[in-house]
Amino acid sequence: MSEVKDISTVKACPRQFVLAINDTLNVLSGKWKLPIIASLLYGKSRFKDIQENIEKITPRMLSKELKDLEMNGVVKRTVYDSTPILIEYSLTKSGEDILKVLDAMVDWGIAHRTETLSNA
Amino acid sequence: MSEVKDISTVKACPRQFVLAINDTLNVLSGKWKLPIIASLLYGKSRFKDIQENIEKITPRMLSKELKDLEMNGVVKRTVYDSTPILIEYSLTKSGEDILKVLDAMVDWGIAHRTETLSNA
DNA sequence: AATATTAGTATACTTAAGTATAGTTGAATT
DNA sequence: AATTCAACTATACTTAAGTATACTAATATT
Repeated sequence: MSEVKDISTVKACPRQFVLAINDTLNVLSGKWKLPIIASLLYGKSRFKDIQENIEKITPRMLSKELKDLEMNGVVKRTVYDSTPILIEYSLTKSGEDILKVLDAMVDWGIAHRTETLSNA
Repeated sequence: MSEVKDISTVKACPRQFVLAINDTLNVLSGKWKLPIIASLLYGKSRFKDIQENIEKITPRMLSKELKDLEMNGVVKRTVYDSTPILIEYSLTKSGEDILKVLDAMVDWGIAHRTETLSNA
């Protein structure tokens, strides 16, 4: 059932992988990042739209998280120089690709619930 | 490039999926959960082993996180009634399966670094 | 001229997450 | 009998994450 893995296998998981996982977790963890990404998955939108979309988020948090996600290359902020000035947020390519990770999480989460219920 | 998705698609991502994702995030987020899972991926081990494996973790944190992971059905705690008493921690089936999620995270993280570097 | 709207910022505060350090229990070793 | 080891627990503390509430700047509307 459980076997001890070869030490070479252990060493075969290098820094690079650890960094990659941490990057991913960084983009997903916290109370608001997922709701924001989810909101943007369904199209570009403006500050006010997202805020209305996500009940209870304060403008401070939304602002902070959007900046964070922008810095991490997940969200793009576009300023339209129209009158009135218009600002749109959207996901970058990377931002959209994170759906694959979310899919894996959904799969695990559902399987896990099934698994733990069957052991209860 | 960006298209507005049909509202039916939005509604097609139900509570169940959201719960599943949250379950998964719960098991992965925080400073120590990943190191602990990683440590257990390479075989059963005892409190002291894990503690030595993960530099700088305090017994308080290790204890707390192990309890957490056990409650969430990711880690199993086995007491061997030998003298001296021996306690072993190991991953459950679900715990091992989380590797699939980690793989997806590695993939995204690496692709994301490539992506953002190419845009820099 | 007063009010509303968008896209936020500022300040003060509370709660949650993590750290530091010491102590406990029970058996084993010297 | 005193010391050591494993597997923790207890108490107090610091830092990070999130909340509450009010405010601002630029334009538009009534």
